[in-house]
Amino acid sequence: MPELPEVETVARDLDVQITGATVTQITHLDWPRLIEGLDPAGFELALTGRRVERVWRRAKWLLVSLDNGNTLAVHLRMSGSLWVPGAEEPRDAHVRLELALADGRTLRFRDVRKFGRMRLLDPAALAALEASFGPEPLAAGFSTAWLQAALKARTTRLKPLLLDQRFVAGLGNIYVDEALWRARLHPERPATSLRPGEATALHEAIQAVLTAAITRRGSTLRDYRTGTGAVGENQHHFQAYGRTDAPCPRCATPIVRSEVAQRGTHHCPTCQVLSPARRSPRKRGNPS
DNA sequence: CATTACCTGCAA
DNA sequence: TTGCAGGTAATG
Repeated sequence: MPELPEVETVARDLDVQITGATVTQITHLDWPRLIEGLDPAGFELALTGRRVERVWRRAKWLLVSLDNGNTLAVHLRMSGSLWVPGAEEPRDAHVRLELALADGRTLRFRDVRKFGRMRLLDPAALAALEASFGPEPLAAGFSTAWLQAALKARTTRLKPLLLDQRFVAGLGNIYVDEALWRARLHPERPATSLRPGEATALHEAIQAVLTAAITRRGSTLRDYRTGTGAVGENQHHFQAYGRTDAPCPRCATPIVRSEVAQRGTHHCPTCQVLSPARRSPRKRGNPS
C-alpha cells in the first residue's frame, strides 16, 4: 500500500517523534519472519541501547539511522504501518512488533498481511540498497531532460516502467495511474513513443501528484496510517485510481478498469488514448 | 514478459 | 466461494 507519499509522511512524522529516543527492548513479536538476516534475539541485541539519529526515506524504504552508524530499514509492503501509539492505544491482533523506547513510549509495527520486512543495514549495505533504485522523483536528479532521455532508452509500456523501482523510485499502483491520467497518457503507451511534450507532461504529472499526496498525508485505502496513527486524506482526491465507471473529472467519460502488467489499472479512454492523433500533415481541414 | 508466491480480510 | 487489494522477489 504505502507508496512514496505514504512512506514520506511516516518518515517525517517519526523523524520528529523518535529522533533522540533510545530503543530498550522488543516488547512484542508475533511474526518473527518479518526480521530479515538476524534471529529475534540478535535483532534485539543489535537495537538495544541504540539512539535514533533521524528517520528518512529512500524509494519505499523507511530508514531509521542509529547512533552506531547502522540503519534499521523497514518496508511496509502492502499493509504495514509504523507509528508511535498514544499511551493507552490498545494493541490489536495485527501488531507484529513493538519496540520499547527509554522514555516509556513504543514504536509499533502493524501489518495485516505480513508482507512487511525489517532489516539492519551497515553502511555498505545501506549504500547498496540506495544504489539499487532509480532517481527520487522529487529530487533534482529527476529532471525533465533526464526523463525524456530515459524514456527513449526503454521499450516497455509506461505502466510497468513507472512501477519499476530501478527506473524511478517510489511510484506504485495508485500514483502511476494518477500521474498517467494527469499527463493524459495511456498506460500501455510504449515509453519510446512519447513526444517531448508528452515526456514533459509526465514529469510534471509525477511531481504534482506526489507532492499533493504528501501534502494530504498520503492515501488511506484501508490499513495505511501516518506516523502519528492518523489516516491520510489523499484518497478523497483520486482522479482515476479506483474510480471505475465514475466520470472522468476532465471529460465525464466513464473511467475504465483494465489489467496492465498484472496490476489493476484505471484510465480515461477519451483523455488517455493509446495512439495519439498525429499532427495531421495538412494544416487545416479534418477528414470527416 | 508472465506466473506464482508470500498473507489476510473484505466485498461481490 | 471467488476475486481482489497499496509490493516485491523468485522462477519459466
